[in-house]
Amino acid sequence: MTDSLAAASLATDSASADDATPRSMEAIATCMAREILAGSFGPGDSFPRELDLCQRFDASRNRVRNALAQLVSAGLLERTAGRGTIVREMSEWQLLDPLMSHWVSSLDGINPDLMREIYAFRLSVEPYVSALAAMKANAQDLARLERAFEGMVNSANDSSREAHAEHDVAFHEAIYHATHNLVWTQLGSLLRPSISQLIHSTQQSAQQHDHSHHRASLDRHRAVMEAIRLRQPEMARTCAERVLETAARDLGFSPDHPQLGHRRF
Amino acid sequence: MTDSLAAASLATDSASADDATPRSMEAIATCMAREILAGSFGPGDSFPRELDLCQRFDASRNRVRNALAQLVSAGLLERTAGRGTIVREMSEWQLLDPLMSHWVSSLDGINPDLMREIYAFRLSVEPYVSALAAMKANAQDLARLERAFEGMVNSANDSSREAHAEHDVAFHEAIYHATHNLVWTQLGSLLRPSISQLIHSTQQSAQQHDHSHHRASLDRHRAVMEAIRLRQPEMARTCAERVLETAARDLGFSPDHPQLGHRRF
DNA sequence: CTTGTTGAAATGTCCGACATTTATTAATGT
DNA sequence: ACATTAATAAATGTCGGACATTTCAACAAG
Repeated sequence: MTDSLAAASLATDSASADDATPRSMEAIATCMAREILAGSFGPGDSFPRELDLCQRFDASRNRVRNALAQLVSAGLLERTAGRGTIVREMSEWQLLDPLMSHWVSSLDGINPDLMREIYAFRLSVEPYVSALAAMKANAQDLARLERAFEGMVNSANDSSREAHAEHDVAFHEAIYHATHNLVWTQLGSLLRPSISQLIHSTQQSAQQHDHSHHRASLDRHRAVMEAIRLRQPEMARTCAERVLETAARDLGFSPDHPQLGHRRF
Repeated sequence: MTDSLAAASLATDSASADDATPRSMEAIATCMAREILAGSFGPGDSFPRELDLCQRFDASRNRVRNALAQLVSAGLLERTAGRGTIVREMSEWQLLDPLMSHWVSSLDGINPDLMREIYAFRLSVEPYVSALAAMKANAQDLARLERAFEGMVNSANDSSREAHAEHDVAFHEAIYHATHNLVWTQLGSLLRPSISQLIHSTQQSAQQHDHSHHRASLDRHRAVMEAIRLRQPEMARTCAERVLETAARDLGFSPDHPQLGHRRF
């Protein structure tokens, strides 16, 4: 795959009408990261040169270089003096880098393969984390869970999807937090954008206006919360599996991941 | 905690005799990261100014700024124009950032609290990953595991600790890889330095010259490998727990983490 | 055919100046 | 005397240009 099409979209000096040329360094980095995450470049493709990017974003070389440095630290790009900048293959992308996590959030046309990998990871990890939470959660953790859940219930009556998604994300993050381990908690924060995106995708799926379907979703979340409250790890695990599986079914990509979730061991 | 002592060690313009002043940008970043990871700064303490660091490392402001940018992206520092640079509290540190992972590897006097958190995470995650591996591993994965294990066995006869540690790390990494999920694999890579450090710490612990103890360790590793080969997730889980628990006991910080590992659910 | 040289092109580095934000201090008005 | 405002200092952020270094390709000499 040559860089022709990608270069065409990145190197064009005519700013697109809807999206003014990004000004801040972060905005430039996000813009470039999008191009790569969306799959505009193949592995090994050469990335536009610094000076071209300066022209494209109307920014100084310093800004562009700082932005590029972020993509490098996330494993998206590889730069070597004299040769230039090339796009690394997906297996080298640091999916757990906070930057990457941030970029994924602001992108809908994300690479499907990438999304599957992240989802498969969640599918395997979240039930287990729920079980851990059932063993470790204290009253404060339960309060946080309950607050998030109440938010979901209340925003269900209103038709405000945004608020509902917000509380849904908070609910999942609270589970990770309840493990009382720094690394698990941070993993939850890192996964937050992809959780958010999955929720939004699910919302856009057809059945959202189906009230019974929505109430069933709430019930599943409540079941997880109750299991954690009652210190029943296995129950929490099973209920969390159910939440995730349903979300997956709404999106259509569940059946080809039979690896886990169902078997008890 | 004031920054007096920390500033004293970082701002001193007399380079220490054993460690020549770092030249490359990465070396400067590593040096500064060490100071923070070792606990020389308290949360909220102010970090030396750019110009002071330039003098300390005999580097241009550009180099220092790039190095500082790395610490910022890892969550160690927070910089705001006009106010200066301050050290963030440990809960904000991005433990899963590849940079952080790299810094941890080159540091022995690491903050004990931090090491406990990371170890507790491994203690909870690695048995589960082993179970996943037992479900997903193919012949190639088994070959990699076997190669690493053979390396451990062979280097056991020689008294070459270094080679043994190398293969031990490879063994653990192969387990993560065998899940056939990008995120799990990357998590394994990220944990690699802390795994390596734990192994080295264990080796320095007294019983290393005890041959029977050493052979028992090999047997535990072999048991994990066999369980994965025979597609027995629960067995793999149990055996992996045993490996980790033993390592922990050798180091002395096992008993106060009763949260997981023992309970079956 | 191999080897060495030259040159272009890209990224890496340094420097100096200025912009911007923030906190402190001084000045001023009521 | 106190509160508000203005000036100042100090830190990080940004810019532009020059130069250094690395890499690759073309080319000439042996």
